[in-house]
Amino acid sequence: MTLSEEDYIKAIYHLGKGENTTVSTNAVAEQMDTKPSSVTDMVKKLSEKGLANYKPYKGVSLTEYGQKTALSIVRKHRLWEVFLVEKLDFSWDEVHEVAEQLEHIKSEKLVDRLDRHLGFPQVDPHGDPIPSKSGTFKKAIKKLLKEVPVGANGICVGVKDSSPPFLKFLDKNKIALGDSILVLEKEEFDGSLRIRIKGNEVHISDQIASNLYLKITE
Amino acid sequence: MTLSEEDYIKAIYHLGKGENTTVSTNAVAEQMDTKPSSVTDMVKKLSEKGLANYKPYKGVSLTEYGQKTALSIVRKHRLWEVFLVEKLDFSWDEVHEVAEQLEHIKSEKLVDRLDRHLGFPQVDPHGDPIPSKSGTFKKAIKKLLKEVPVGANGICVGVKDSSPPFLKFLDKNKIALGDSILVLEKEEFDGSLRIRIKGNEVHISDQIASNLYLKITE
DNA sequence: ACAAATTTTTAGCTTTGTCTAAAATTAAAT
DNA sequence: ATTTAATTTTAGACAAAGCTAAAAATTTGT
Repeated sequence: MTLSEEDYIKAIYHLGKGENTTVSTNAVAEQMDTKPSSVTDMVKKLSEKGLANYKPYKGVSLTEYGQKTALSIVRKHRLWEVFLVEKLDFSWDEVHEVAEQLEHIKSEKLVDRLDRHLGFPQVDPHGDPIPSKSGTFKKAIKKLLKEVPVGANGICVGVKDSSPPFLKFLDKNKIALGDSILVLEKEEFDGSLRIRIKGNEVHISDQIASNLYLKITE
Repeated sequence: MTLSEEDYIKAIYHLGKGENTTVSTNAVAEQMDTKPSSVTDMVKKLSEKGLANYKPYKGVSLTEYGQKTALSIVRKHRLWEVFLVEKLDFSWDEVHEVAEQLEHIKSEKLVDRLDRHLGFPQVDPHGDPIPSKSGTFKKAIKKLLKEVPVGANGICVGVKDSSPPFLKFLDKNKIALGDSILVLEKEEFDGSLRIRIKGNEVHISDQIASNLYLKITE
């Protein structure tokens, strides 16, 4: 499997949002920053190799085998992202480019050992789940902190209100994108929350909880 | 710089044994497991790019720039080898293939952080020195343990006598290839040594010391 | 339903890195 | 020193992956 083939498999996988959806040639071309004619050539090849289902003019989807391949690449990508953040102190927003390269390294032993070295992490620094060796994983969804049930934990991935005062508030309370948050308790009366973040327990008002997105895996 | 170019640079570097020696087209072809005609094509390209000096029929050598490039690749290769052995518990003889892939990952930050994560190691698991970021390093030489001066340390890289009794002896005394050995004291009288290996102090007879190769950096 | 717009494919060309076979150069041998 | 042997280069071809421009199929608008 060439590097380029792997990139196409991944693109088709991501465009199909993990479901086995048929995606258009144009969509793949845009995602890959290449031309539709190049995509046609490549999906023909993937199809011949049994990785994709392709009908001219009808788009492309992954076969079972293609799906497995995609999951293996995603697994590697996300494990390397964890490595970069946890072991090499990269920040969560600078790991993607490097992981994009590392995901192509071919060594099953390396991946297994890396997984173990990292303590078998369930999610990457962006809150996205890491497929198991056999390719299973829980889907992640993005929710307002307010909607996250007590006991669940997730990773802070975005804000609804991006006004300076709100961002400043987050900064002051040391809440940053990429932080892992565990919901400890919900106060029925005013909708405020008690959460654990970076080892500290913090109180969060309903208003804040309504403007912070977490990614959680169910 | 493409992957293939990097491989050629590295081959020329290694054939020249780190010295800036001119090497033959045939030698490069053999090392790279490719054909001489392919080598000719590539060294022309490297020459145009300022990485190599090439005169038809006269062989090829690296320019200053080519040398720096080679050292940067060697540095990455050896740091990854240390990582695989120290952090992922690979054995010293199975790291080469994987490091061969990892050495091509492009990210200066990654290499620097990896170096730090590993505690700025001086040698790889085979006892070969790791070039610094600026490309300097001490040469390694292979010596019989017997010849290693007191106070020096090196890595066990081979045996002179490979008879079963000798190998069995090493095994029993938990001396294995890849082990780091520090020479603590030399007994003038019988030529026996006191060494430190894997945290333990061990006594080694002259006969053993005459049949064990260490790689040391001076 | 049919013309227009959009999407997708085909055909042909380019680059990179490789190969084979033949020609050219250098080295070796008598 | 001249022939033979070995090495190296050139010329021409090929596969992978991409591109452009033109043709074909599909979708859309009325």
